[in-house]
Amino acid sequence: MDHMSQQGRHITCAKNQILFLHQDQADTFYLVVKGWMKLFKETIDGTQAVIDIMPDGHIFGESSIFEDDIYPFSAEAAEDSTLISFPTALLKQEIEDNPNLARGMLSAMARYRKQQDQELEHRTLQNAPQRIGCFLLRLADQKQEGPVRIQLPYDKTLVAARLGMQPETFSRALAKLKAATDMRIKGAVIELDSIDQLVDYSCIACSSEFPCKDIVKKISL
Amino acid sequence: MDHMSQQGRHITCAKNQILFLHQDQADTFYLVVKGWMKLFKETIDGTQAVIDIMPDGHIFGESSIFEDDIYPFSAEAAEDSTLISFPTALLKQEIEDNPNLARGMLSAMARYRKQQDQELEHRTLQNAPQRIGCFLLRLADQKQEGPVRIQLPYDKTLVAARLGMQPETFSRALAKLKAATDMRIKGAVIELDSIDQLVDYSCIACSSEFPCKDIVKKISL
DNA sequence: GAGTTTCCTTGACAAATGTCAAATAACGCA
DNA sequence: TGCGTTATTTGACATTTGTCAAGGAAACTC
Repeated sequence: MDHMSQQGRHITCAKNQILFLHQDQADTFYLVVKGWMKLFKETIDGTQAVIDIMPDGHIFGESSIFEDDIYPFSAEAAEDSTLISFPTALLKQEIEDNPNLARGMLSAMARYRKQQDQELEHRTLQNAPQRIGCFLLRLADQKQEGPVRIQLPYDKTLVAARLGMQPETFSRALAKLKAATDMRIKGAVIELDSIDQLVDYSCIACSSEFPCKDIVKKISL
Repeated sequence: MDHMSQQGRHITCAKNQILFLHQDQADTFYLVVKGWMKLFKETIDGTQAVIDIMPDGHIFGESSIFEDDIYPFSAEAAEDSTLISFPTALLKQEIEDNPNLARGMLSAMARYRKQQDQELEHRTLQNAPQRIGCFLLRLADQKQEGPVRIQLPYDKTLVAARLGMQPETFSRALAKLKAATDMRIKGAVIELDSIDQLVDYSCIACSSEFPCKDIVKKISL
């Protein structure tokens, strides 16, 4: 880490600015410091599939080094963001030199893989309101008793895309969720007397026990 | 590989036999030699989400070693199958001792991750008939010109589950695909004059160029 | 080859989600 | 504050997928 951080360069990325495109030559990977980066792929007609939305403390674009040095998705700033960029060559070298790093990355990769499996499961088993509930639960402190306040991290339109649904569907599904769990919605803020109702509503269509164990942790600097 | 194969044990698994369950203690991982293993998760009410269906030459259950020694899914034989089981402890040790293996696994993991991303994209962008078309294309020899013969590798019911749809939907979607591409269907065998029509039909809703580059290769013994 | 089981298909209908258009609300900027 | 832009919601409707029930086809057993 120490070694690499010297080679890192700070970058700012304005909202909606595209950092790189799917299939671009990949000689750089990134750490999000502030903001949100949308990773997505799109078809010829412009329809997008959001792969993930990376929060601060997370790395992306590094997986390109294992295959063909080509980015497997496009990246765009969902908010004004700051990043640190690193040359992939450096990471490649470091993985060669430092077996610990390789092992660490293996763990991280395995964790990410589980999360993706979870994602796919949710697409299969949860309907739109349940997926939203699940998304909210993952934002909240899952140990907290009593009243909870959850702030949507980015645009509802983007949350919708992140969950693989249309904005209209999101809007209606959120209303349905609200009716089912007596949550209070004020713009991007959602308040609950307790998360239990949300758990009952969403986690019934999930294979895992409630305190979700697959949440990928941030890299702290 | 040489080192490990001495510790491997042959196992047979009859169709529908469960090899292990989600959350079981994981001290073994497996290589498929013959048949198909269904990896899935299920909710309390028994609804299943198929994560993947592993063909021969592929490994599963190894990812448990990176976290908590617990299987992240259940495994069941989709056909009478033979496997080789290995102690995970051995793999753990080998990863410690052999940086090359760690790097190899990193590549494999990265490849798998891309495939999962692809999977999620397909769920988002492709409808049922297109997903089936895509599934068929991935079974076929993608370089072949002219007539193609594709054999479904397992039950249609299972293919449906693999693609995240109900058997009834699969049946109707396949009929729709047939109508759109003049394929001939005889039970589990599908014949085409050329794959071009299938490509036109399915790949239009995918972000990647046709000869799919993300197909994970088999481990040959 | 008859009976049994499992798989697959089809019909009728319900529910979920997407699409298009319009109205409303929220936000940023001059 | 007022204007223009963007985000969100809502209505009406189309399409897709799921559900339930039944029938037909294929495979397996004896």
